[in-house]
Amino acid sequence: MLRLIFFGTSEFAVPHLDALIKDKDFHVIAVVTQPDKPVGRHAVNTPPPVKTLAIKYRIPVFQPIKLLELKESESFQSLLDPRPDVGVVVAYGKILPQWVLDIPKNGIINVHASILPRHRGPSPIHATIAAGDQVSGVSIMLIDEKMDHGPILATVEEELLPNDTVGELQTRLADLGAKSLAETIKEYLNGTLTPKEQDHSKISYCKILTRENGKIDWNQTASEIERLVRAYDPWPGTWMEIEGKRLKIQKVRVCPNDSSYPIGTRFLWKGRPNIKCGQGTVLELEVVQPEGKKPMSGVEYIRGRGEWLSAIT
RNA sequence: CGCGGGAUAGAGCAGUUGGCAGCUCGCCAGGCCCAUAACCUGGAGGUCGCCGGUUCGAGUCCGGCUCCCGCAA
Repeated sequence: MLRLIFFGTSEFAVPHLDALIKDKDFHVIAVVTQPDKPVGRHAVNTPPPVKTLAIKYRIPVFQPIKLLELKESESFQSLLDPRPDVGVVVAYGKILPQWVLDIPKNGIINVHASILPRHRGPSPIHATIAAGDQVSGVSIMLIDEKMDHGPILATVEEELLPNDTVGELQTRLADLGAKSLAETIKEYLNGTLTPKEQDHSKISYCKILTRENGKIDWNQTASEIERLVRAYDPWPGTWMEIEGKRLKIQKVRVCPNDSSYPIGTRFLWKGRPNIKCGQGTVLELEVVQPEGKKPMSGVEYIRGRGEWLSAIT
C-alpha cells in the first residue's frame, strides 16, 4: 500500500481526495489544507470542504497558516515515518516550498484544470471560458519549483458546452480528474508512464481573480462580455454600476441587432434592457440582481424603475 | 453585536405633513388586426412580514421580533 500525503482546499479538490481514499492501493496518511476562514454575512468560521471530507474518514488534518509550521509540528513529523511514497496537490491555494516537495520519496503530483501549458496559474477554468476555448481538460503533472511548469503525466480533454459556467465546468473537470488520478499515479510509480516535458513555447498565464475583476467593460464586444459573465459565475461574479449602486449581472444574451448608440448606452428593445457594447454589438440583460434584492429577470428589473433610458429600435 | 438595503395583489415597484391602498406587467372575459414587446374594453386578485404601543384614525409614528438580500472578510 502506497503512503500518500494530500494537499488541497477547495471544492475542486474534494472528488480527487475522495477517489484516493477509496482506492485500496493508497493510504492517505495526512491532509494539509487552508485554515478555517470566516464566510458569509456574519463571518462564521467555516472549514474548507476538503477538511470536512478528511474528518469524515478520520484522516489527520493540518491547517498551517504558514507551511513552515509543519516543520515544527511533532504530530505531523511523526506521520512522515516511514516516509510517504507520494504527494498530491489539488487546489491547495499556496505554493509549496522545495522542502515540502522533498517530503515524499517520489515527489508531488498536481492536478491542474486546463490542458497545460495553456492557462498556467490560479484560475484556469475561468480563463478557459473567458477565452472562448472549445476544449478544456485536466492535466496531471509533476510539480517542480516553477508554477505549473513540471512534466506532464496525463491529460484528459473535456469539450465545453455553449452555456458552461465556471461552476458547471469545474464540477465536470473535477470528476474527470478524480477518475484518472489514482491510475495515473500508479502507472507513474511503477514506471509504465514517462513524464513528458511541457512545450514551453506555447504557455499562457491566467491571473488570480478578485471581485473587482468582475466589473464589466462595455468596450468589449457582446460575445466577450457574455463569456465573461459565464466565466465568473458563480465567483467572482460580474457587475455594473448604475445610479451609484452595483447591479450584479448574472445572465446575458448576445443580440443580433445593431444600434447607433454610443458604447455603454442603456436602451430598451421590445421592452427588454439592452446595452450597447464594443464594435457595434448589443447585449441583453436577462438576469440581474440589484443590491439588497433577489435575482430577477431584466424585464422585471425594468418595471417600476424609470432609470433605464427608453428608446426605439 | 463588521457596514448597508429590503418585506405593500402572482411579479417588479410607488405610497407625499398619519385621512377611502396605487402604478407597470401578468392573469381571466370579450373585442380588433395581414402583423407586433401588439392594441382597445371590462374583470378578478391585499390579514400592507409578525407582535405590541401612541391615536378618533397607522402601510405611514414608537418599541420588539422573524425572514430575504448587497458589501466586506
